[in-house]
Amino acid sequence: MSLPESSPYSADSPLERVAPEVRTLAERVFHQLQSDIVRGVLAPGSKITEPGLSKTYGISRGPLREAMRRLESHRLIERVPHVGARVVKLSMKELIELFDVREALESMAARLAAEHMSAEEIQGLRDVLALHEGQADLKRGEAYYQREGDLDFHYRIVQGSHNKMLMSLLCNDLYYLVRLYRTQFSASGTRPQRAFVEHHRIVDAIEAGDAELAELLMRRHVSASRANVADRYAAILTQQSSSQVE
Amino acid sequence: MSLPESSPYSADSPLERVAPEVRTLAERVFHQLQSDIVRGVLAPGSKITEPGLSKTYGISRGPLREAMRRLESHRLIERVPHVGARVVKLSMKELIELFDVREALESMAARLAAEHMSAEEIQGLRDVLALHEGQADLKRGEAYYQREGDLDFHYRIVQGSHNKMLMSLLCNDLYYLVRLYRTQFSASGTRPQRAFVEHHRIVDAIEAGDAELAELLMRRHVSASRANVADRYAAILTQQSSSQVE
DNA sequence: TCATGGCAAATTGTCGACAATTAAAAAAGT
DNA sequence: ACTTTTTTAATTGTCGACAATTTGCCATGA
Repeated sequence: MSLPESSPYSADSPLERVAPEVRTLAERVFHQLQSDIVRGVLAPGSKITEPGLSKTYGISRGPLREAMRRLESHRLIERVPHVGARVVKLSMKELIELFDVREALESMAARLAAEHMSAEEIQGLRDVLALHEGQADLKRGEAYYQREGDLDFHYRIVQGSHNKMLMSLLCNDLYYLVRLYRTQFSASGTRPQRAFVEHHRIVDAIEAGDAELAELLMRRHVSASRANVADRYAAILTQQSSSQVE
Repeated sequence: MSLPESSPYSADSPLERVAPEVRTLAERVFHQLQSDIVRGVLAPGSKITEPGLSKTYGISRGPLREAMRRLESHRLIERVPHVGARVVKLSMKELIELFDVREALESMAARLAAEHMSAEEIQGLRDVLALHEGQADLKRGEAYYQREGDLDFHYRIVQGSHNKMLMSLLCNDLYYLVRLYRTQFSASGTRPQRAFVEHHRIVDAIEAGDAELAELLMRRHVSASRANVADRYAAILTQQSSSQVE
């Protein structure tokens, strides 16, 4: 009878499948805002005002404030009492800090995954990698990071840790931030291919049940990713300062 | 021109100094509720209703909902749409998961602390330990964990990491949960004394700038703490099931 | 010209009322 | 006596209006 009124979340995107809670208006506008921020529709650092959003999304300020409060706890916006809210804008230092935390948590996730993942889950991981292999754009070294592919891989490993606290921290609190900046600082040069190889090595270690190796490889993998992002960030900074006159 | 976001932190209670933002009603009731949950005034698992709290705290449901949403994001209550909210109640598995995450994050914090802590900060750490040494109850092996003392030590090390993301995760997201269960599963036997010794060793490593050792020792320290809590939890469970008739 | 003070517009914080949904209690049927 | 249906009470979700606070503007003065 009552079909769930429109599920505006395309199931094709692997990240959206975690978020089917469309029971209330506040939930819906939360996911909408989250998507808009991550996709860059709302630019980092831009100020967002309650009456403005209330009008654009066609809802009252009540649910909107609830959505904004959730966005704040997920670190996607920053609020100051009686002043207002603006979309988060990570400095290079903060971005590196984020990767440092990821390194600690994801290496732990890889270790636990090697210990706890079932055969089906490991097969799912293999499928993800096989899917990536078939994508032509990987060879051109462009889009591996720009799609959900990379995060989907990390997602599955975190899920495989079977540690709910870890899953919550990484998938709910940190990955949207990562995703937000992944668009800007996508991998360059030979990094995508190397990342792809590293993914394979990690799965090998997990399949072999070698927890220590999986942890080590994941730590290196995230660390390399951080170095790459740091380089890109620095490059963009110098590029901006050189063309500052314009 | 842009001043860093003012640090109006009253230094009286070591934990409360992070939370004096009493600008709005919602903030105030949030801290009140947080305190009530952590201190056990609101029992774990008990259902909390909006009209009820609205009455007891003498405010309308608007700010209250905002406070509850914040509590939810801090994992202190769990909400189900259209149904209600109840105070979180960690299973033994979840409690162990929490300690596993702590182990990963705090060992990282110790490493960073050994690399970045200033002489003043290290002196502050020493002062904390000296303060603990003077407390008579430590020798009786009772209250070390039950006070803010232990967490204050960990707090300072996390602060010493100079990683804001890490500080936010540990101090805002996880420590209130830890504090909630610390009351129930306080350390027993010789654990307090040993924990005290471990704290000293960690500070020694930090002072020596030995990041690797600091990381290792902190990992062991949290791990030992987890084992202790697990034992206590199991003991309480068997005790409960034996006197189940009553 | 610049600093200082007050003024006004906009934005955020708070409230009470109404609508939608859920859970439990009562009633009916087998 | 038990299950199913209906009703009813309570709780949550949403809304619009009002109060409190901030910020930018403008006038006034040195």
